[in-house]
Amino acid sequence: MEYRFHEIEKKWQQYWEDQQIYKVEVDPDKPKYYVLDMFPYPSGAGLHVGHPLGYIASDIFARYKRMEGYNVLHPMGYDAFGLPAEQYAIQTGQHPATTTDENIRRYRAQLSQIGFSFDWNRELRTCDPKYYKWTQWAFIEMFEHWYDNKRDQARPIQELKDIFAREGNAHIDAASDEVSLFSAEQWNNMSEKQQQQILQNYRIAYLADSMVNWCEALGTVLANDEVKDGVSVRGGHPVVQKTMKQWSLRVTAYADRLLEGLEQLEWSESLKEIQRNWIGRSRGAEIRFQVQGSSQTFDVFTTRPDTLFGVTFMVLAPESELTRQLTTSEHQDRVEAYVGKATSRSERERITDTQRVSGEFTGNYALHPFTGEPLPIWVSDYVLIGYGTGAIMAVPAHDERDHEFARHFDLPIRPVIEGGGDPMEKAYDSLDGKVINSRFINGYTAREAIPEIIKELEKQGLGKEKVNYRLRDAIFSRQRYWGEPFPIYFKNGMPYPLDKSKLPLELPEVDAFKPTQDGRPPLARAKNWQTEEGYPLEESTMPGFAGSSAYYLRFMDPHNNQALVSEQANQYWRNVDLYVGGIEHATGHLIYSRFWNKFLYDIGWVCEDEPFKKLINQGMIQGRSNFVYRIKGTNQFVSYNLKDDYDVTPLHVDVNIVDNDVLDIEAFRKWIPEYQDAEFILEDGKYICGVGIEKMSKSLYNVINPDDIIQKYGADTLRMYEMFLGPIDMSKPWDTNGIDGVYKFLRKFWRLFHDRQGQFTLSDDEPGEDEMKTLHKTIKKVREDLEAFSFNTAISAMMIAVNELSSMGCNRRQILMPLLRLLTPFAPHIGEELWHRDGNQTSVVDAPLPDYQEKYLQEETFTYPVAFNGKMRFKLELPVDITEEKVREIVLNHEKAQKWLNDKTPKKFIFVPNKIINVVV
RNA sequence: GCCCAGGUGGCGGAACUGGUAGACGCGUUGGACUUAAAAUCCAAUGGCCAUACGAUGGCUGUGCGGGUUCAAGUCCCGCCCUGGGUACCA
Repeated sequence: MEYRFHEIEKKWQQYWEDQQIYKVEVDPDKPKYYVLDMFPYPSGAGLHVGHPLGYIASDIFARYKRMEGYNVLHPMGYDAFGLPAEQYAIQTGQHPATTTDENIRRYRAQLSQIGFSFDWNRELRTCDPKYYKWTQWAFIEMFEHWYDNKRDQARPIQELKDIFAREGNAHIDAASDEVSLFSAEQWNNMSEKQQQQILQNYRIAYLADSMVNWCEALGTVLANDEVKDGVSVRGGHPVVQKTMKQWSLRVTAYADRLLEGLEQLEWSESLKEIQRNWIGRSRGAEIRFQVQGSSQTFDVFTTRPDTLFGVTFMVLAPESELTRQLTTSEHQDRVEAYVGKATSRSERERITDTQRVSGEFTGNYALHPFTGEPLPIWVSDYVLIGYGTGAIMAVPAHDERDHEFARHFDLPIRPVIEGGGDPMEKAYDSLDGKVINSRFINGYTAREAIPEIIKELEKQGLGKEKVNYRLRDAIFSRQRYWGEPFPIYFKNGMPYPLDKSKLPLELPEVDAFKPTQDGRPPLARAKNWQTEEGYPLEESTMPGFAGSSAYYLRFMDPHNNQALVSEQANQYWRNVDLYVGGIEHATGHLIYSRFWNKFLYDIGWVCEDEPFKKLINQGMIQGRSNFVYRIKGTNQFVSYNLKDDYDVTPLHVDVNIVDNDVLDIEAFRKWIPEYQDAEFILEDGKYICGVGIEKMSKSLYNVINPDDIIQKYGADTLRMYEMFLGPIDMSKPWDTNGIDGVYKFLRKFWRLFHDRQGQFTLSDDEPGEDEMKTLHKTIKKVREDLEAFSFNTAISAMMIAVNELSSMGCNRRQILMPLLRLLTPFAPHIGEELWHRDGNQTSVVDAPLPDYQEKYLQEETFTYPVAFNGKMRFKLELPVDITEEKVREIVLNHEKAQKWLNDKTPKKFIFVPNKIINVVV
């Protein structure tokens, strides 16, 4: 019987489901291993061949760990809230829940065909109220906690209230917004509303006026990671900066821990680097400047306090409150005009326009903290409101941007570090030069001067050491429908959390999914969107990353209605041992879920500080596009190698009607009506298409659907071919042409177990030495490659084994059955079929992975390459335990050596045992 | 601009701590089997050159230019290119 993959795959998928083979439970007798994929957003387009790449890799690893005796948790679910379903709903009126549900069903069907070892009992979707109950729950917890910098931990807000009532806020060191000092007495005399207002400054989930990214086209604000190059990541719509009252999560409180936690993680260096840059920790000083003729002061942040004596002017961000306060009346009109222009520009315009220097003098001066020299205060858009204090001290001699600004407005440039060239020409930013013209820090190098001047600033109360982060708090409100409602109501204008017993607060029905006439979010359309007592509920919903921030915890205990995860389940599964997903989540999901997890850790709900111990980024599968070349102004197409003789337009052609770059002309004529009468100029009777590597996309006609591949070759072939394509973490183009190789391999493998008549036959004869050697070296290699996630080379090794065993005519049970177990993680269907054909009654999924024995790998001889002056000339088989003297004698007297020795005595003889022999002449 | 990856045949990709470059697979060419096709199997396959033919020999070759070494795809220096991150972050 031949290899009938359709039959086999269907049969065993059914068996696995019927027998609940992949169902897992907490089992204290077994070590746990948690393998997780980044769960997909179920889009309307379904899966293409690039999506399962990571799932296949993680599935192979999960199966491998299971065969090694681990209790493996390997779940799958859906990140089901999101913009595409809602945009579609706005266009069609179709409820996003309906389209989402349809898409999920399609995903599930596609995934099921590939033969994953998912425990579908644990399937979850973020839009399910039973799930988002816990998203809302976590939000309330964040609302009810503040961050204590002294303990480096989130603590209940009630504690903070107690402290305020006892001693005011003077001794609190919290991650908070700027709060003025108050005493216990003042606190106790405040109204409820005033107290609530103060507490907002401390809460980890807080409502505040903040500068947000407003996207008009999507009708919502976006977080920093959802904006790139000044446009929204989803949809590419323009984004502007705007001040709005919005919910935020105080991610910055955890900046240091997010940074330091990276050290212990097994993530790729580049991913860690992206997170480090995103967090952007920099150490420097905060320095206080006094405004001339006023008692007012303001702070600036600088990483170069050593250049303090080189300050010649100050610059404020246009959006800064200080700009308004410090502008003198004579300069009011001009500054206002400038600020108006700067702030109305979109982010995109601002970015594309970074070269042009612009600014305005406020008319006011600040005093140098040490010299008392008056320094003009300017306003310019090169200073950002979001970083540091929104104000800088400008040192044009040693900062490129300040230099450009000074040159443009003809402001003085005063060098204080030795070693640069002409200070008028170029800013010199090295830390190695000697400090000059700087009083008490003269003579130090710039690097040494930094702690010295900070010491002095602190002594005189003029400033202090300061660590600054680029990371911003996460804006958590979206003015959209298809997301989690906030469990928040408003009383007297202040937000209060719903009682947890009221959760989940379910998404209400609305008559349309767009904003109201007066610009309020879609939830404002809901009838009775208020509490039982009649207090209005929050109208925004949560962003996409809300639901994905703790889903890995929910998978541990997905049906628990009492808690996000039970203590028992959490203690057992702990955290994710292996996480597989795309690098595009580096600054979003992977920051937020680490933050979320650390918060839950602080409040004692989870037992691990980091959620994802090891992480593998799978590369993108690119599309391999084919092109035809139409001669301009005709309906004539010319084959690839002849196209240069004509004036042609390259056109994408559906890769599904091209085989090995040869166009199926009949299919092409039928493909699009306008090509019906197309004519062709052929080469060798064929039409050869051009090739290009692009991203896989419908519009480029290069999408390969896994369903089609499975239909033609089977799931095992698809799984193996995706892995065989190359290392998992590299991007590579999909080219269906190569798939024959692994398909042939599986058939060849199958044939080893069958005789000529197709009868399953294995022999119990003792295997020969060469057979044992093939088996054991393959086990060794595949095991090493599994650990190293080098699945492409593991597959090559098994191909080599099958080639060798085929030519030996091996059909020994002792060889083939271990080899089968080795193959099973990669190709589980064929594994299960042959396992059962051999008479086993239980699933191969729990069969142990074979071990190799060193004794079969030992060699008695080694074939040495013999090189002369580093060039390999001939090979020589020698015993492995031979001495150098003996080798020397044999080599130098070898007849083939004479030609290279040329009667000369060798200068040097190099012998590296079991590696190489090199003779230097 | 800065930071991080990476550049190896016609293609996807191998090559452990420097030690036979091109494993494995695709494609291509030739052959066997077949009435034929499919399937299967065998052989060749980086480039260039020489040669009497065969299982012959040489030169050259891992983005480019230098260097270290008995030996460099691998290490060092200086460039170029591709991909990703970031974008006035003080």
